Amino acid sequence: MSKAERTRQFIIEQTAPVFNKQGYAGTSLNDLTAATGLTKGAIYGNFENKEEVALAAFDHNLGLVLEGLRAGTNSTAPVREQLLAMPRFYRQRYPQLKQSGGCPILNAAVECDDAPPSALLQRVQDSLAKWHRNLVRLIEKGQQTGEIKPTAEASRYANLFITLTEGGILVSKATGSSTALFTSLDHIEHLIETELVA
Amino acid sequence: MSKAERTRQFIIEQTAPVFNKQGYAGTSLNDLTAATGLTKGAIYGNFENKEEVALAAFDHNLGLVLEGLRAGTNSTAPVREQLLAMPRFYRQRYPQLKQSGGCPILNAAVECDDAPPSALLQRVQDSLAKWHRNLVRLIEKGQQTGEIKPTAEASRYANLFITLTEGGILVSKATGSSTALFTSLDHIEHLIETELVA
DNA sequence: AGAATTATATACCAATCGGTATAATTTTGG
DNA sequence: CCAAAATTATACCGATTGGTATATAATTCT
Repeated sequence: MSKAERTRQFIIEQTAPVFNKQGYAGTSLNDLTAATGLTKGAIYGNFENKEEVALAAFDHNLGLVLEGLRAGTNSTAPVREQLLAMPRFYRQRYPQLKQSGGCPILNAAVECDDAPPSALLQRVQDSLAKWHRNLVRLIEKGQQTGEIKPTAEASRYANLFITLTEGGILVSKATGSSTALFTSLDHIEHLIETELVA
Repeated sequence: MSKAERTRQFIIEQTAPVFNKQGYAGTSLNDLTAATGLTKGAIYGNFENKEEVALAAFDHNLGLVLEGLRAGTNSTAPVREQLLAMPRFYRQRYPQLKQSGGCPILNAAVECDDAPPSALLQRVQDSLAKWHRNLVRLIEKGQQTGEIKPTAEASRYANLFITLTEGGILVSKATGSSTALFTSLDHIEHLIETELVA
C-alpha cells in the first residue's frame, strides 16, 4: 500500500463522519483540512475535487453499516434469524451510528432528493433498491423453504422494515431519545414473529 | 396590513419551498432574491438576517401541513375517524407535499440534528413532541369513551405512526415512487383498525 | 398635495468558498 | 545513499457568501 493510498484512506476515514453530520455540500474544504490535519495540497493530490471525497466518504459510511449488518447475519441460519438480525443490529449499534452522524442513506437522501440527479442521489437510490431487494429475496427464500408464511407479501414487508428503521433513526436522532427507534425495531420484530414466521 | 407586512409575507411564501428543498443553510441570499424578485435591501429591511427568514419559512411550511391535517379532522368526530384522517391526508396530499420539498420537520431535523442546539432544532423537537402528544391524547380519549381498546399503549402507537409517516415520506421522496409511503399509510390504517379500534 | 416616514435598490465590505500553480518535502527504486 | 518520482505545503485565484451603509423611491399621514 503506497503512501498516497494510505493517506487517501486516512482522509476518507477522518472526513466520513464529518460529511455524515454536516452534509456533503455543508462540509467545506476547511472542515476537511481540520479533520485530517492535512492541507489542501494533500487532499487535492489524492482526490480530483470535493465531490470525489464526499462520494468516497458516503461509500465508507455505508460500508460500515453494511459490514455491521453482515457481521450479525449468517446466510446459512434460519430465515427468521436472518430477518431478526437487522433490528438487533440497529438496537445494539445505534449509539455508534448516532455518534458518526446517523444513517448515511437517510442523510444523503434528504440532502439531494430535491436537487438535480447526482452521483450521490444515484448511490442513495441504489442502496435503497438493494436493501429492499435483499429483504424480498430473504423473505421469498423463507417461503420456498416453508419458514415464512406463503401468503405474506414480501415487497410490502421489505418496505415496512426500511421505513420503520429509517423513520425510527430520524425521530430518535432529532428528539435525542432512542425510544422512537426502539419502538420501531420492536414492531419489526413483532411483524416478523407474528405475520411472517410460519 | 402595511406594505412591509405584505412584502414580509410575500418573501416568506416565495422562499419557503426553496428553503425546504435546498435546506436552510444551503439556501443563499441570491436564492432568496431570485425566488422573490426583490433585492437584498428589501429582504434585510423586513428581516434581521437570513436565519430569521429561514425560521419564518419553516413555520410557514409546517403551518401548511398542520392546516391541511386540521382541515381533514373534526374534533367531534369518532376517534377512529380522527386517527384515520392522518394517513388519509398524507395519501391525498403527498404530491403537493413532495412538490414543496417534502416534510419540513424531516428536512430540518436531518439538517440540524448533529449541529449545536439552534432555534431550528428547537422547533423540530417541539413539533415532534406536539405531534406525539396530540396522538397520545387522541388515543387516550378514545380509551375513555370506549372507542379504543383499553390495553393499547398510546405512546407506542403514536411513535409508530410518526416514524412510519416520516420514514415513508423519506423513502418515497428518495426513490421517486410513492409506494413506500402508501405502504406505510396502509399499515397505519391497518394498525388503527385491528389493534386500536375496540 | 406635500412633508415626513417608510421601504426598496445599489454599491460595497470582509470572509470564505472550491480550486490551482508551484515550491518544498518526502518517499521510492536502483 | 542518491537521484528521480511522487507527495504535501504554501500562496494565490476569481467567485460567492452573509451583511451593511447609503442613496433612491414609494408610501403614509396631516
